[in-house]
Amino acid sequence: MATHSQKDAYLYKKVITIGTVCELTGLSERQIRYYEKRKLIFPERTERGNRKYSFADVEALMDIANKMEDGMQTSELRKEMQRKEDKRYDTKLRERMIRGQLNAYFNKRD
Amino acid sequence: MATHSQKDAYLYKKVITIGTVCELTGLSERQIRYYEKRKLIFPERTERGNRKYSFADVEALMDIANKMEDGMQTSELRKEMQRKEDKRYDTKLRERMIRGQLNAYFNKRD
DNA sequence: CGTGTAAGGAATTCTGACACG
DNA sequence: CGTGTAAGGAATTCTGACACG
Repeated sequence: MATHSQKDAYLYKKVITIGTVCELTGLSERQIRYYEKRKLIFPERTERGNRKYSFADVEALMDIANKMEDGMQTSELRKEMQRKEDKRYDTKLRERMIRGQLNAYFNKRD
Repeated sequence: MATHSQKDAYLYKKVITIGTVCELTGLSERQIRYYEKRKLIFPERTERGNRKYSFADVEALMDIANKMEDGMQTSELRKEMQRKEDKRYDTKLRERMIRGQLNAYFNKRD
């Protein structure tokens, strides 16, 4: 993942088991697995198949929990996520284009 | 623990099970439990008794592993740790005394 | 739609001990 | 001293399903 810096190393490392995530978030295993099925979180798996979560996942789950309490549905949350991803992609693309323009102007290579 | 700042939150949070620590450090469960008995690391426990480690613990274990490879004994490692703790304490004490002197001079309260 | 639960199996972790050295 | 291992039990996690709504 080239999406985050070195400093965030521990934020994205998937090392937490589902039981601990339950304690951290107050959610049930059932809920956590369901949000995964609805593509709101993406834990990794051990060889055997046990889920492993990152602190970023825990933060995401707390956000999800709040919005679910407010009556939002998983499908809406999914769309919201998708929009944010699209925006991130747009920004990156725009930056790339500007860089390209500059390099062309100055006759450089990237 | 007032020993570390808010930014370190994820570094000191005890959320990792021993199996994951094994993968992260390359050490065996036996070794990790032994270093605990020798007071080199201090995992927390779940209600049931399962050990939980922090990323800081993992870093410490990697350091321990290196020094054990170099032939150092756990007793020496323990002393080394103790010395560092003492030094930290000295520093804090000195800071406190200086602050006290200044406050006295300016007739303030802390 | 979102979540609870009982079911059964497989992997995880724990402790205390024997072993070698 | 530091670490491997077999032993037996208890808790963890997994999946698919029935349930309610």
